[in-house]
Amino acid sequence: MPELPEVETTRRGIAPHVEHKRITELQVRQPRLRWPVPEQLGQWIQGDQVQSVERRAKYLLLRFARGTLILHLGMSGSLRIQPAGSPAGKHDHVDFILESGQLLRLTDPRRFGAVLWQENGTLHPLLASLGPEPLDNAFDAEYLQACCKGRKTAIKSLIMNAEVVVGVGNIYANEALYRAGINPRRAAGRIAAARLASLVDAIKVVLAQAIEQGGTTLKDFVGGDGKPGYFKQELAVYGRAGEPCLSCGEPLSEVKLGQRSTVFCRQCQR
DNA sequence: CTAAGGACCTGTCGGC
DNA sequence: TGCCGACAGGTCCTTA
Repeated sequence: MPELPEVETTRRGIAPHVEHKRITELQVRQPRLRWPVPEQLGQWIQGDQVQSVERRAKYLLLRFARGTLILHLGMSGSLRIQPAGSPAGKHDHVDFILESGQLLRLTDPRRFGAVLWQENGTLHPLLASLGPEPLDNAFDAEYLQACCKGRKTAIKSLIMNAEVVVGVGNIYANEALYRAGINPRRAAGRIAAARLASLVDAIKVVLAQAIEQGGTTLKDFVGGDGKPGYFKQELAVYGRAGEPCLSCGEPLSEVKLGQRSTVFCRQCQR
């Protein structure tokens, strides 16, 4: 589920149910996620109020008086608000029971997600070397040009590197490169400045649009019925290998790049 | 330092 | 129907 738009959608969905609410109890059924859930987490947050729900990159940050709860959804994670006492399924690993009579439940079949803690006054290593937010003004043409200078790595790998810019996952990397007319395998250092500028624009447009559409998915997602998916979204290339390019009609090509499926149009992307 | 590959884990889907 | 391999929205860590 979680590319940045889904994480932001999740944030918006849970925030009204969680902010300014006290955590009365923590239930960890499966502590073995990407990293172990800290054993003392319950002591640190029980009885304390969530002050705010923020997002940095694909991390959700729940601010408490003494520190920050860091949540990551990995490849298959989701967060839902449910009535307290709802029976837990096989992959419902962690419950945050709220004073409101609801609970915030982390479900994650593949367990690539994470539940971590950052004490006030410290910076968690995972958050230490993140690049700018893609929708932030700090992510602009000049910045991306500087990142690309002298780099031989494929442009797609570069924009998926969180030290360069956060939140660009496989789907939207494919989509943004298509929009910008850039071949995903092109060496980052060998792309003209003007084309990198349009790539910056494409990334912003694609993500902003997806966040807007995520709003539609939101109710299902958080409400707990429907599977979150991209069925509502207009993806030009992702998942369309072999189908005609929407612009020129040429069948879209697929290659592996850094183990990730990469779909593009040989005609339109150079 | 950069770049590429493996690793983590489960579920699903297509082919035989 | 059953089994097996390939693949899936992420990203850290190791290796070259």
